[in-house]
Amino acid sequence: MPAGATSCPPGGFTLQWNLSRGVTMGWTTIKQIFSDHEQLLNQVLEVRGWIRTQRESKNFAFIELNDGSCFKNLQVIYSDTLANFNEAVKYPLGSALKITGTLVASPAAGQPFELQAEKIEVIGLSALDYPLQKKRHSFEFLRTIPHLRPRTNTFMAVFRVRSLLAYAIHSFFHERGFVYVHTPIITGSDCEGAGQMFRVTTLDLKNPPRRQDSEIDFNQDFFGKETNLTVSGQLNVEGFCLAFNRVYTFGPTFRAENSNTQRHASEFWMIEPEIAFADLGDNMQLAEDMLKYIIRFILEQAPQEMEFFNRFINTSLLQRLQRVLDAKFEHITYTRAIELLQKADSVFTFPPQWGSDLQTEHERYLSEKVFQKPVFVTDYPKEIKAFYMRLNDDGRTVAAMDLLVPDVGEIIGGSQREERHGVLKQRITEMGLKTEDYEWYLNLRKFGGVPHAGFGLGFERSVMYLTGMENIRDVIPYPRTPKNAEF
RNA sequence: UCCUCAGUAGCUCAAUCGGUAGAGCAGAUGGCUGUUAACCAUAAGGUUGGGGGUUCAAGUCCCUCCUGAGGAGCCA
Repeated sequence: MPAGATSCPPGGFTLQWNLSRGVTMGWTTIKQIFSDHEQLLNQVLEVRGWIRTQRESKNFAFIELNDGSCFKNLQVIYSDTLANFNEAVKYPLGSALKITGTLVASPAAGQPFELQAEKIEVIGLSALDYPLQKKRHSFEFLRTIPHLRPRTNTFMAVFRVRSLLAYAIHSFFHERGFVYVHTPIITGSDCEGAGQMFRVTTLDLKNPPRRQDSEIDFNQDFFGKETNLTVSGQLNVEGFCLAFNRVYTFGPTFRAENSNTQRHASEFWMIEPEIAFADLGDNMQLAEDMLKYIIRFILEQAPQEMEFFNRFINTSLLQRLQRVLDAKFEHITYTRAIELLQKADSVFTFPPQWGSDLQTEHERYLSEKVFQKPVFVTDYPKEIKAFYMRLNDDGRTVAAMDLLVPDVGEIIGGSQREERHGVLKQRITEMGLKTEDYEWYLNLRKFGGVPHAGFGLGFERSVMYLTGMENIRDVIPYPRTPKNAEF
């Protein structure tokens, strides 16, 4: 739960941090004022930040200043005894100021203390057509100004949580001995599985070199072959898993699918852990531990932001997250899930049927109606899953798992990998793929292969789940979606 | 990519059956001694997304394109 109203918890920078780097910056952060206001009371301080809002009367005025160090604003009061009072009341919203004044107890309700300004200097004036106003803006409008929206409460909270969440993920894995592997962004193989890829080329698109048969001659391209942006680091990281035992990737991923939904972006980040000497059960335990760890981490490190989300974005957010922390995640096989869905009272647009993939409406029913908490669905028919997933003894299902969470849907997808050389080779052929494209991958089974497993976690979907934000475009600084790569 | 809805002042929205395009906020000017999205007053602010059509008359009806949102598929 959030600390008292006067604290500004971890997540911003501090003067101590500056001093430890041998830099005396000479001004005080708002974060520090909120945490040390009792000692700082009646002292003269300098602050630097941007005007969030300003209210003026005839002889005095208030500025709410935000310096990015913490979620809260500092109320600054100044009177017409200031030499530049008449100019100051006209400084537009968004202007950057350097203010010197005394920290005093506030006589009015709403804030325990305020800065009594003695000097207000402009560092950078804002123009009169500053798009952000003293009112609520729609997310759609703010998406048109992604370079300015981090100056709003919601987006300042979102992107601080996003930053902390990345830290939480590294922290979780490093505490458990995982090695962080940077798999390539540019990939030379198109064997990473389904998903349209973005071509990477230096060829002249207006006049590409042709072979005898008039096909484009990629031998003359930069890498001497066709290359694309990666859609997953999994296959690559498996090699490192069989050396380091516990590894993970965390980096950008690119999908050229023409997806227009709240949950899809063309460029997004993915976390892919891979563990050796492990089966599907170990894999699911890791996923559950990780999800709970990052929730706990964010609740502790960003209480003000989380309180804000709970008030203005989704009023059941904190309750929902607390329930996840308290719950033991549910486990259910695909076959059982189909049975449950077929017996359900709800009428589905697509009747559930063994052999077909679960529809969004089915997933929502399971996580939101039946269990009302995260649920792992396991052991899918082999035909609807990737070739590298381990074939179960029944010969018709594979050791796959999807984690479905209420409101967001599929947040994690993973599997135990097929470690048996012969079975894997046969699966590649069955799926209509060419074994020669997977020689190096098959080699991992030839040279000391062991049972191993892993999963992929959509980073943005995690941010959405933790903040209650409903559109992926609002948790990415500069989102890329079909027909949108501005800025 | 498919389905549905939407696009009117800088922003958020209104405009009845097709009949002179309005309000709040922001911005401007003036007022106000403790404000919290401050408040009060005044003036200003428009090629109704682009193009074409029907009509005496189109923000409104038709066609088309563009853009956005929601849903579906694909997935993370």
